[in-house]
Amino acid sequence: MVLSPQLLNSSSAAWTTKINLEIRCIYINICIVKLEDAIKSNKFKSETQKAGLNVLYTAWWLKTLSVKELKTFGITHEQYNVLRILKGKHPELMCVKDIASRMIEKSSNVPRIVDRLEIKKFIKRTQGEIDGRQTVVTLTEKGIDVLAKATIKLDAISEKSVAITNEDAMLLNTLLEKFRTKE
Amino acid sequence: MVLSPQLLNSSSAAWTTKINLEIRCIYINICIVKLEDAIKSNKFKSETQKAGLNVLYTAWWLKTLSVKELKTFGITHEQYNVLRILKGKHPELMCVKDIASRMIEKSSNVPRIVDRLEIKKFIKRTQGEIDGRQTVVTLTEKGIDVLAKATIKLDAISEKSVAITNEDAMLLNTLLEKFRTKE
DNA sequence: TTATTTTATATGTATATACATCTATTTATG
DNA sequence: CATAAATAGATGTATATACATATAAAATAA
Repeated sequence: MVLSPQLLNSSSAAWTTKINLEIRCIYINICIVKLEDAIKSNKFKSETQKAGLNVLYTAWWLKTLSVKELKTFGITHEQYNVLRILKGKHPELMCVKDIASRMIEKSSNVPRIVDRLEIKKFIKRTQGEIDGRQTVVTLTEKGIDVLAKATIKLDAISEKSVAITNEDAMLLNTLLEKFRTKE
Repeated sequence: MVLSPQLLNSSSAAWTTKINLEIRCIYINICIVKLEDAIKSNKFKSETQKAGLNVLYTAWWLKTLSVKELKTFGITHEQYNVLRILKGKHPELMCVKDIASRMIEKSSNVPRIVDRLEIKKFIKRTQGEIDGRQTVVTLTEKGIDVLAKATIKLDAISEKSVAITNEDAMLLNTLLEKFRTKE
């Protein structure tokens, strides 16, 4: 829409509506801020209920940011998490259970995530020597490489998109822990 | 494990270890508090990075609580969300796109969630009269009923499990909005 | 030592996410 | 009006979640 002199001098109601829509559009493109706007609702039972929805929405928002980046590396969010966990112990071997206990989403099906990482040659998997029930996993050079590159990209995205200060982040961490704690 | 007098009088290292494990177990059952314990990691690049992981973990924790409850009603978390959204406009009809725009997870595949709700007779679906492309949806009596019962149960769970005060919840909401906003 | 129980992992199923593509309408344009 | 473009939703695919069940190895008990 072009703001021609004729249009700017006009005073019709239709014109006003058009301008408002335009402003709203710019606002959405820069940053969706309010939960109310994100889920088109402002009827919350309590601040606590709203906080719950806000946590869920923020998690989705954050996950979506990284999913888009990781796609360029051919890995999913969960596959990235497993690579990151393996890196923490590298070059030590880790068993599947150990990886699972470090996952953010505890219900993740680690054996199958490991399946896919093995197909892409990002990890190597062997049967445990000490405990024959275990499957032990370690990063390959290719895995270390893709993890490093993806991590640089994700850090940049986080730097660009997450605007919170260090003090606010500390406070947020405290509040999230309070949120999860009864008594 | 029974704390017999003999055991209490014992001073072996093995005994000490056993008691520690027991205490740890009780602690986990009551409340997993710290992110460091939940994901067995305390190496964070920054408070902001930790906050990101903390948001993701808290969202998983919260979702898991409700998923367990909703299972007793035969619905999933996402199906519940669609029912809740429909309730907000009831008895008005809502089209699929309208529902999608109110979902917390924007990448939800609403047509397929609606499929499953229709099979269970919780919603009724018809083709739009004004716009033939639209599929319009409304709650059935059965849907209203299951939503009401599930909501009561979820509110009780939230009351029991989420310990944050009203003031802290308000602050948390502000911080999450800050987290999502770049300038 | 053998049988039982537990543990580590794999596998199966229903549903969801994330996204691409297809189809039927509707709206816009020549 | 006819054709092109846009829109709403359906459908397909790979991967994930959430959970149940199966299998094999290890630990424990009888």
